[in-house]
This record gives sequence, C-alpha cells and structure tokens, in this order.
Amino acid sequence: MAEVKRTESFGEHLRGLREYSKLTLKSVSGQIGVDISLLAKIERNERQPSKQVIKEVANFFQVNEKDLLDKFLSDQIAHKILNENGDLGILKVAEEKIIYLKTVNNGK
Amino acid sequence: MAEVKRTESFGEHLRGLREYSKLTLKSVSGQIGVDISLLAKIERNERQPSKQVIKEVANFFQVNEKDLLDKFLSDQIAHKILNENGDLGILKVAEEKIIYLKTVNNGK
DNA sequence: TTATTTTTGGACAAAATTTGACCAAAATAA
DNA sequence: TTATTTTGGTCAAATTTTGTCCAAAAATAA
Repeated sequence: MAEVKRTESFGEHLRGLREYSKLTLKSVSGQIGVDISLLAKIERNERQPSKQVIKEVANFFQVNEKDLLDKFLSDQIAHKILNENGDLGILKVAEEKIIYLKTVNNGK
Repeated sequence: MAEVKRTESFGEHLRGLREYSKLTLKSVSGQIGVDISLLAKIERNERQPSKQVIKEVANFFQVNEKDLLDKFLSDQIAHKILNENGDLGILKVAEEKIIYLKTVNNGK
C-alpha cells in the first residue's frame, strides 16, 4: 500500500491512490461517473471534491470515507489560515471553541 | 476593560465591546458606516463581517485588528469542523500542513 | 399606561463564487 | 509517427453571499 504522508494534500492522496492502482484518469472518471477534467483538477487541488465525489472515490479505492473527508477538511483549514495570514495559535483557540460548543449544545 | 473569554465568538466579542462602551447599534453603525441591521446580525453571528467591517470596528473600539480577524477565523474553523462532523485531530494535521507549506513555499 | 428608542427578523435583488460540462492543446506512451 | 492521457481554459447554470430596506418586536423612558 502507498505510504501515508500526513502533510499530503487531498489531491495528492487521491492521485497516489489512482497511480498505485495503475489506472488512468479516464478509467477512474468513467467508473465513478465524474468528468475526467474535473477529476484531474481535483487531483491537482484546483477544484474541490463534492461530498458525493469523496464518497465515490472512497468506495472505489476501498478507503475509509471519513478519513478522506477529514483529509480534505484539514486541507481547507490549512489553506484558509495560510491565505488569511492567520496565526497558528488560531487552531488552539478553534479547538477550545469546538470543545466548548460541543458541551454547550449537548443534546441539541 | 471587559474580560477576555477565549471561547467567546466574534459576534459576542463585538457586542461586548459595544455594550462596554454603552453605545447603541444605531450609534456604532452610524459612525462606522455599516447598516444597523447588518451590524446586529454580525453581533449575533448570523452574518459574517467583511474585512472592511473588521477593520472599521477595530479602529472604532481601539482594539488590535489582527486579533479581531484571528478571533473571527477561529470561529469559522470551529464551525466548519462542527458542521462537517470533523474529528478534532484534523486541527493537528492542519497545523502540520501549514508548517510544511510555509517551509516549502519559502520565499515564494 | 403611552411614546420613544433599540433591536430583531425577514425579504429582496445584485454581486460574487462555485459548479459541472465541454473541448482543444499539450504531454506522455506505444 | 499514432494513440492515449493529462492539462488548461471557457462557459453558462446554480448556489451562496452581499448590502439594503422595512416592519415588527422588545426594551426603555416619559
């Protein structure tokens, strides 16, 4: 199996899965029903995958869908902070807010 | 000065600043040139502040603009993870990605 | 109480962003 | 070369976000 790199982007990961399987974009795009050009752009992080695409890709490559979604989410967060020039400390604050909101909205 | 609560949302913070100053929405909205209803919604986290609004608010209340922006950013990240049901571990991964990308894109 | 002020909630169109689809050119492989 | 694969760009449709406006609700003052 391809090695797991934590800093790898969603697109890189997806491309890795496909190349490891020795499949072409055409083949994968055909089987999961996603436009070939769109899929190529997702692999290059030029377009975002929809939830539907993430699900189909996970099924197709037999990987955990939640893990894939989380990988995509961490990409989005990293890029948001990078292009807003946000401080790294934001992440700790965000974590506290999440924990706080989870307990406050407990039940709801 | 009003106490600093780390888990406080951007809107709550903004409302706190205004109430601490004993000013009405009308007064503040008039002085910074933002529609009163929009400002009220921002305080209730029903609308997002634009960068411009954040800047004007920071100037008006004499608080650090970057801190305010970071407070807003941490809100956005917290909510994103909460409504995508993302794992808390995402934050650590995002941090690694940010550090990685900063060194990789060093100079650019 | 009534009158005034303040805040909220919703509707609306304009603007901005995101989406999937398509096709031709570029790059790679046979 | 030819065939295959990947890339880069355009496009309109769909979706989301934006600021503005107004009326109702809530709070405060008289």
